[in-house]
Amino acid sequence: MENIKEKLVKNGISPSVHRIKILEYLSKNFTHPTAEEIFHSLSNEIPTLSKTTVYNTLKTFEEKGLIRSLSIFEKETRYEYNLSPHSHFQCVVCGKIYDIDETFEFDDNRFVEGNKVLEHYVIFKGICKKCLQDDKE
Amino acid sequence: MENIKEKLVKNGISPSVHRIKILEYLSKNFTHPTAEEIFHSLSNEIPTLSKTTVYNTLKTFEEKGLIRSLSIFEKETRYEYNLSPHSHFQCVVCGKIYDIDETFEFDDNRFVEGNKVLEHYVIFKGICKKCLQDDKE
DNA sequence: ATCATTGCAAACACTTTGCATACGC
DNA sequence: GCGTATGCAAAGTGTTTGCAATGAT
Repeated sequence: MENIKEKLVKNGISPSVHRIKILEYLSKNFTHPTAEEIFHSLSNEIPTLSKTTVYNTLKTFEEKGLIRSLSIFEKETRYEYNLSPHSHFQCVVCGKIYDIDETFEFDDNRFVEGNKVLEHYVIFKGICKKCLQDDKE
Repeated sequence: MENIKEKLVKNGISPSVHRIKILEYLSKNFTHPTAEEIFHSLSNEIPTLSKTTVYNTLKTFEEKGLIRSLSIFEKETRYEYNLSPHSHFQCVVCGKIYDIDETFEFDDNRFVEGNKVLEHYVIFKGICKKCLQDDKE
């Protein structure tokens, strides 16, 4: 088993008990837990743990590149009228989401690793045409 | 131009002015607007419009299949420790998110329709192995 | 007159922030 | 003792809900 404490130190994070436990939890639970799940699961073991600490710690871990958050399109729900199959491109500079007409070869109603797929999303993140242009000027 | 009013009627939604304007807005703005953006853009034209109506209307449209919302992983942020390239499968029954080891052939740092891609996500939604099994019993 | 649509205000869920306390070295 | 980690409570967002007012037929 990899050494969680060492990993923290190596990444410039002082290895407090809370931080070790939280990172350990993430390293063992591949269910993509939420802050609430982490808090709830660890609060038996660490009764003094607060949700604020969970949030702060997760933010620190993410900033240092130890973990990744799967928020994809931030908190605000976005709506689209175009229902035909297409992909999405989100610009990390301007935040806009563009439709990408290229579709990617995957038929729904097939199985992936035993799971029945009903729909799929392909999302690109990067720098859009317009922001690349603006940058050159 | 397609007839927005007819489209509403055809889908069993009575075509109030607010509803026509909101659907019209979505049909012309492919930037995947948020409720806030729709509200803000239309409130000049319809000064009496309220945000509640925008939310209610969007919900109705989505239920009737006129539009789609791009929330992907709901509101709660989910975290992952596994940083190696992989895809995600979310079960629509139990809500769990599984890692899918199969990666899909797309090299980042390439361009898609003129936009520079830095990273990409592939997300499947469907019914997971376990829920399919439970269903059979 | 009846029924659906609208909108305010309050509630809600998730997350962040300010600041005082506690802890580790 | 000093500096950082922690945790409470409050504030901040985005969204939903309850209910009364308004509007359409």
